[in-house]
Amino acid sequence: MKYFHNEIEAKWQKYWAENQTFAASNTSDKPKYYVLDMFPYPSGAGLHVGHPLGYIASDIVARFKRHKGFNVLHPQGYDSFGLPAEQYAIQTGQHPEKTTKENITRYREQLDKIGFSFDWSREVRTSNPDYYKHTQWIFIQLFNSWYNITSDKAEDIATLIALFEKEGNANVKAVCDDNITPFTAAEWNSFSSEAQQRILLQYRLTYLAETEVNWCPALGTVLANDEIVNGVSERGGHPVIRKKMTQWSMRISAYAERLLQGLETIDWTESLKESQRNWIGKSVGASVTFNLKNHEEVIEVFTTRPDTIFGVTFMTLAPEHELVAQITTPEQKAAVEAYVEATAKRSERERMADVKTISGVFTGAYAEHPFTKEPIPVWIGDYVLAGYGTGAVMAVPCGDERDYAFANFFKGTHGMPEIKNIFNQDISQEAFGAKEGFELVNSDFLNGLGYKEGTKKVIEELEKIGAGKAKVNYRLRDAVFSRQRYWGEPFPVYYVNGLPQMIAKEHLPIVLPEVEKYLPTEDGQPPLGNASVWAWDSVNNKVVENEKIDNQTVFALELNTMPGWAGSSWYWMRYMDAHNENDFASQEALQYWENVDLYIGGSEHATGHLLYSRFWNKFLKDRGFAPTEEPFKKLINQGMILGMSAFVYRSEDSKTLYSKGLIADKNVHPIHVDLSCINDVTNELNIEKFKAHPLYSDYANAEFILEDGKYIVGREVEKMSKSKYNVVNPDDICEQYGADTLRLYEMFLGPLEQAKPWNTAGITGVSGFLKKLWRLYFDDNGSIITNDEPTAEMYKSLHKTIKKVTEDIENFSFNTSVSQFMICVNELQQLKCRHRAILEPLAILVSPYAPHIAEELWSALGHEGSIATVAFPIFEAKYLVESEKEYPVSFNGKMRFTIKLPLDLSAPQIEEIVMADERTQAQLQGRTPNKVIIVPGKIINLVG
RNA sequence: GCGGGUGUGGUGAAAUUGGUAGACACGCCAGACUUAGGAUCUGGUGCCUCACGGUGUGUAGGUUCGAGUCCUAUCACCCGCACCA
Repeated sequence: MKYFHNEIEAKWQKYWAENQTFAASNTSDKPKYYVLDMFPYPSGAGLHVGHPLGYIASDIVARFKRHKGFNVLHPQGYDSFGLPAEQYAIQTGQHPEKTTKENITRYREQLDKIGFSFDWSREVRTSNPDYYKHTQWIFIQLFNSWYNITSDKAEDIATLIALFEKEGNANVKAVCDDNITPFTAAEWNSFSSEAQQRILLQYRLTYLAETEVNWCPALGTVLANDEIVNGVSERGGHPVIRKKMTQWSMRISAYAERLLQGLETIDWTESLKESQRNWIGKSVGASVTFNLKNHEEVIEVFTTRPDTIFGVTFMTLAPEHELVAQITTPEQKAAVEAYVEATAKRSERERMADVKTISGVFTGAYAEHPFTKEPIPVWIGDYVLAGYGTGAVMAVPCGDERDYAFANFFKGTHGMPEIKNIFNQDISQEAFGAKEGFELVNSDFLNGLGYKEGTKKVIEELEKIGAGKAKVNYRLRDAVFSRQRYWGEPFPVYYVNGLPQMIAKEHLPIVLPEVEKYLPTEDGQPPLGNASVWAWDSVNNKVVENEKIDNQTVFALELNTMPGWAGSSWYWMRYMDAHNENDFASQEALQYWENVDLYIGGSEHATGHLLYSRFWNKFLKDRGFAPTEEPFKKLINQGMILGMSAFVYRSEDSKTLYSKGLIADKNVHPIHVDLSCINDVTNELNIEKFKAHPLYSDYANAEFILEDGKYIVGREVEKMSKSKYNVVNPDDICEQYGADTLRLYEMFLGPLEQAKPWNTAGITGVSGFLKKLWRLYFDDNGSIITNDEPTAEMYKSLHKTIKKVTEDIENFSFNTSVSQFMICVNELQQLKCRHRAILEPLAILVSPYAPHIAEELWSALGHEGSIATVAFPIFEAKYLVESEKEYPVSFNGKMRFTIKLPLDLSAPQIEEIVMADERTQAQLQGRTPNKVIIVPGKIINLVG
């Protein structure tokens, strides 16, 4: 019998689907194990071989854990709201829902061909109203919550209202907007309902506020900080400018410390944790208040070096700082206004591009040093960022290189004093920025102290005079949650007198309305402004036509939609109970599955999805909806699979194409060639195919200059992309070599976490392995399995493999497992193994990696049903020690020499001692080991 | 600049607590077979050398009986953050 992978794979994929083999139960006596992949955005391009890499790894773990007796939850779904579908809709007028559904169908076909053990009965799609109904509900919960610093968690807004009614806001410690006016209980109770609502909005975990946002004119929407890379939009690379707009924001800053602390409790890579730490950007220091001369207002600064306070010679405000206009003197007004205007005009990117150019203007105003009472000139400069700290710094040029550069640049001009040195160090060439190796001088009561003691002392003194206190500052900003897009979750919000009102849970979902076009309206409203049925009838509780708006009972609905990360910030919980209509998941399901044991996905989500998900999870935990503090216990980032682009080289006039070996001295231009036109193994161009290919019709009559009678193409490693014609489609690989070969090869390619190029040429190795495996079970006439007792050698080969594969899966090093399978099959082939006692466990062992062939082997062994739930074999240690081989042995834990051991370790015995070297021999003279400690498969210790 | 990571054959890569470096696979070389293939099987393949032998894990040191692995310095590359006070 020959191995026909196409037949076998189709047959078993059908079997699994029909028998619901991988459907997980929410009630089981088995221990639970939750393996999750980051769900894909279904793009129009379909899957290439890079996409399934992580899915294959997680599928191996899922299948392995089922064999090990776990109740495994291994779901899959689609992150189906997103920009590309909308951009396509704008161009073609097709409803994004239609293209999204088509893309999902295509994705599903491709995924099914690879033989994943997903429980598709739990599939989720973020763009389904059944799903986003709960996203809307979570939004409402955030709206109805505030962060209580005293209890260090989010609480129902009702507890805040109760506090206000009882004692006003004086004793309330909350994460909230700055500059909240104090009020008493009596005042609160006398406020109008509208005034109360405005105050509460300043405390809610999602709030509506006019904030400075990243506006992307080309995309016509705002973007979150993590959606901007190097000053341009992550999608499309369009410029981004700062703009003030009224937007929904998420008060993620409330969770900064917990997001940071939580990292210590989870098993993620250090680099990923470090990215999140960077993004949260905690710094410990002090806030210091400087009084202004001739003004009521004060300037508050944040500094990490309060110990250097006696080195302050000037202050710098960000050009956007709110006090700039007030404090500028008439003489400086023109210069300051010109500078502020010039800065505002520059885009984020321009400002980032020339960080070396020093610029700034003196405001003419003076602050007062809190201790010396000396006047300190106040400058503005764009090296101070409005968005960090308070947007103002106390400049200590002797201790900070930026202040040093600024002071030197404006040295001798009006308002720039001499640099004052407060360190017993030389600062004639550069600032002394280190936190150690100095003593403070010229610093009054701080003289003689270093960073640590100085900081402690100065904070005490600042507190005494009421001019400052210790402070921890975070770089993490609240996340803007509104998008001026169509294809996203609508907010369950309508407006009464400009104040947002939530729609009650029983009326959800608020379904995305139909619109005529997906672009912003003519007066600049988001696309939902084009909908004619988009108003809230608060009496009948339903969405009605806009023309009915009377602001009495029918009100305007929110026109923005939620960002792409809304739906992905809680989806792993939906899988636990995917068909629950009332709640996002039942408490029973949540308590049973708890959180994700293993999460596999790309590292590009480090500061987006993975941070927002942790935030929402912590919030839902606080409010009693989620069972655990962290959503993802262990996380692995699979590396990217890169493409091997192929090139032909054309002459200047395009009339001649040179083979790769002939281009060295010629002026040629490389052109990407579609991989279908080349032989992947020999890198030879199929000239006929190339000429016939529609892409290359320009070269149909070109002359081909060959080497050794062949045209050899150049190869280069690049990101896989349609435009580079280097995309390898998994369907083609499955068709030609089989899904099992694809799975094995993707794992064999190298360590999971590493980026690596795809090269189809190497696939013959694993393809050959599967053929050899098959031939252990079948010859031309059918099954050849016997019930004879295997030899010790056969057991040894099997048990070594069991041990290795078990360890590998637990360490996520799948590539070496594949190697071990190959070794095992080669050994069994040489030993002419036909024995059931060997071949049966081997089939189970290989089934997580190559599930289709394993099922077929299982049938050949005479079993009914699927192999997928059979118990994984346990190895017997006695076969793991090899005979006739020298083993390194440690003596008293230090000296090592070598012995030979017999095969059977039931009666361990030293056959011979082989000394490692003369020196060791000398040390051991006269001593004989009297005890052998044997750890199967490990190094052997001798005590004596 | 700060933080994290990686350097091993022609290639992808193995190497458990420090213990025969290069498993396994691709490629290459030689051979067998054959209905001549991108098939299958056998043997070989780090580098230098006809060989004996020498040498070898980015570079330079160190610890150790013994270092790819530990320590110090240094170089190169990749990723994240970056005028963050």
